[in-house]
Amino acid sequence: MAALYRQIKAQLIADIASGEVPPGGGLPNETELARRFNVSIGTLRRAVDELVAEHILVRQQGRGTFVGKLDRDRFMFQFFKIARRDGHREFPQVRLLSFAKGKATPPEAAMLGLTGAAPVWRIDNLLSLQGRPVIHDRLVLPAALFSGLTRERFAGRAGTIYELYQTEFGVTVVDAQERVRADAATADSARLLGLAEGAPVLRIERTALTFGQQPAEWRVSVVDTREHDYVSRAREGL
Amino acid sequence: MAALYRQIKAQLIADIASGEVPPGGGLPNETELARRFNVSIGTLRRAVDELVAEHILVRQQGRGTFVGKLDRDRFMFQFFKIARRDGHREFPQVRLLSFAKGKATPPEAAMLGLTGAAPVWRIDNLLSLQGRPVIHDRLVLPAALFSGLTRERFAGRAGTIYELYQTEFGVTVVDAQERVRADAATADSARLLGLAEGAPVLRIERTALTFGQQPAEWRVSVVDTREHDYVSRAREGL
DNA sequence: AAGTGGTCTAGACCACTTG
DNA sequence: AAGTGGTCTAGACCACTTT
Repeated sequence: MAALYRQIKAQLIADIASGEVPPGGGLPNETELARRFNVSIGTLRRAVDELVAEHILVRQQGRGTFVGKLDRDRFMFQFFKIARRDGHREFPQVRLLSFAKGKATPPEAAMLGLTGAAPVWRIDNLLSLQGRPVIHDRLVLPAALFSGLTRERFAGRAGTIYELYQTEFGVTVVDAQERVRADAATADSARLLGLAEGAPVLRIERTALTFGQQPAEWRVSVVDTREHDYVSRAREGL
Repeated sequence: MAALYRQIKAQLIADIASGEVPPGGGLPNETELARRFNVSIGTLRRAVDELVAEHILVRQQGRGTFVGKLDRDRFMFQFFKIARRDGHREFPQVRLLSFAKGKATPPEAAMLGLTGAAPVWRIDNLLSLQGRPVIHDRLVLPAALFSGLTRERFAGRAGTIYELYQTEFGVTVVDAQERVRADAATADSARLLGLAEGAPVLRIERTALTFGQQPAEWRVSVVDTREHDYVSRAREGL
């Protein structure tokens, strides 16, 4: 028998995932929510506490509780881990290199939890920091989650890529697993990043997850780490 | 005016840092602690909740609350991020290569927050997974925090290195910042790891922190990522 | 002034571990 | 059976934001 506050939390997640409460939108106040769920305000708060810790909800004293938007600030804070050697961090400038539909290769299907050769979008981007290309990204998206995606909609997005997923397709990225290793630059990456072929580069494979641990994006980033680092912290939240 | 539960938390941290409550040792029960601090049990629990979230305390229902030991399980969970490509994780076998005292170089002093050429210990280890060397570690410790350290005490430790810091010197590592980049293997590292000189390797610089964000160790790890990855998660705790 | 989240209280009862 | 932490209640009052 699951704890009450876990059930409340699950219901809140369901309401967000279904789009009933839109990103950026406000929830009813806590007294009202507690009444609606028929629990004490302490129990309601405990459910919301966990969602705030997971950055899914954001509380603002005196204003209300809101669904966290995947805007630049949050993307930089939670998902973008590249920083200049001296610690400087900035939002990257993104240039679209290619956009195509295809069938998932076996490794792609494995990383995205797809069966067989399911349709996927493949998108290549070149990310620049201070005007110089530093990261070469290859995104692979399950087409089933992003039906109606076009090159124009992707390139014409207003905010971050994850914000596009969230507001246009109802796909909210809540977590990501990353595997990092050193690799020798391929001819392609070397050309894009201004490196010699075979030069050491960082290779990051990220699986972005939406609610229920469902994979929503598989991303391979090749990073020129001559001037930049991948930064991580043992204790992230809190 | 800080919140009450924050004050309780600070007091609990002080009691742990001073060694009044030893690692692995149990705290008084919650009713007793609440009485002692003159707060309600809810407030006391909130302070403990945060310390549990930070892995400093561990609760066991029906048994009590204990100071978290930096044993193998916790080290693997919180600080050791290298895993085999297939996901397999194991505790590394550590071989001591060298152990020496010296004066901090400027970069070392900067990373450890030391002034001038303060005395430091420098320790080199070779870490093996499944019997094959994979990681070359250089540890730099402020000698002021580890007075009485000897090669014998270091090499003769029973558990993990962080457990030695904790139980023998009262230095509890609670967090770490890591910067990761790709680099070309030096002649030394290449020889130790069985690589060609100049082969791409992962270079991890870790500053381990004790209470109050004080640096306790600076560690540079050179990793052969032909068969292994550095694994990270966007949402670590919870 | 009204409405929101933030802190704190003083209990009750449940779930789990140990003797 | 006794002792521990885990959940839940039904309030009170404080701090902050907006009108």
